[in-house]
Amino acid sequence: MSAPLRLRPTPPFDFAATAASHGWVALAPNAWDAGREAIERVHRLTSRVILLRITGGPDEVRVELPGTDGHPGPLTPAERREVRDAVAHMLRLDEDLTGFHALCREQGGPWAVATRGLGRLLRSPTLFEDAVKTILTTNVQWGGTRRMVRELVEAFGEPHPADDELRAFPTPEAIAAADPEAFSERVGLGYRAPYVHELARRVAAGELDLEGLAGSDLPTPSLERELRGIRGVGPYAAATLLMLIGRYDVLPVDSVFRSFVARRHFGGEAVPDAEARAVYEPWGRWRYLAYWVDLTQNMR
DNA sequence: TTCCAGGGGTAGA
DNA sequence: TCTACCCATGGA
Repeated sequence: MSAPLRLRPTPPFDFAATAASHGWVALAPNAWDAGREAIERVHRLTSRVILLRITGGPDEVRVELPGTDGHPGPLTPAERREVRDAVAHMLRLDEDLTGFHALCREQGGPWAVATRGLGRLLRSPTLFEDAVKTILTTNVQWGGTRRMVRELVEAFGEPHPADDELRAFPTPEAIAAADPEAFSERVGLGYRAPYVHELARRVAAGELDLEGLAGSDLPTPSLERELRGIRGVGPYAAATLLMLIGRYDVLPVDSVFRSFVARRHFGGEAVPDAEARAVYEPWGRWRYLAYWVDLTQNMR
């Protein structure tokens, strides 16, 4: 096993809370190793597929590369940089949530918990992976999302050189290489299959620069418009993708949001979406994080 | 068997 | 902009 990589998060940081933040850790090719309290991920570098084991505490994140039958050999300096960049992106190590935590401190009470490092919601190394996964959360229960992502990874992900069972998240090219009908037959995505295939095709063809979008400084409404241009991405999915990009001003109004807000803030009575949204209006650009902290602290 | 999920596309107003 | 209606799939 190569020497572990060590990364320094911007405090406050809570590794376990970040890993468990919104279910993404349970979607292939990620997995939670409860015994080690580690995120395991089959990860595709530019040149090869490796296995990552990510652990962490308040001051440090460690990335180990568990060996499998001699793989991986030592990483090149460029590969070590790739790993660091990917993990830092996934855990949002550099993200500045000072403004959000200041508001939580002001609110006090149960919100004060968040100042200990809540708000870093786990994401994927690429917006392509996050966009596919987000489309696969729509109009389906969580178990269905997990199944669909797993099938996609098993069918189209590049295998680890020493273990065919370990597969990385598929590249846009790998998905686009299958014709749409064959793609639909190989993975049970239902009516979402054409959306995922078209997204992969556009990204592979260079028609859609998703990663550029993720790093752009466009105002949120423009960014939202661009995301809504992806077939399969509606209001909920766009809000989710904005969150994954690091924009928290738009709320993901879905069945979870509606039932939670009704239960927590309206005594269980269903209310119009506008009224439900208004609950988090005071949080301004931090609405999404406020909703998510409220939800995760009051799941019951 | 029926219902519906971490909704979205489309047509028609 | 808003409203019906349809959409594949599998778990509850």
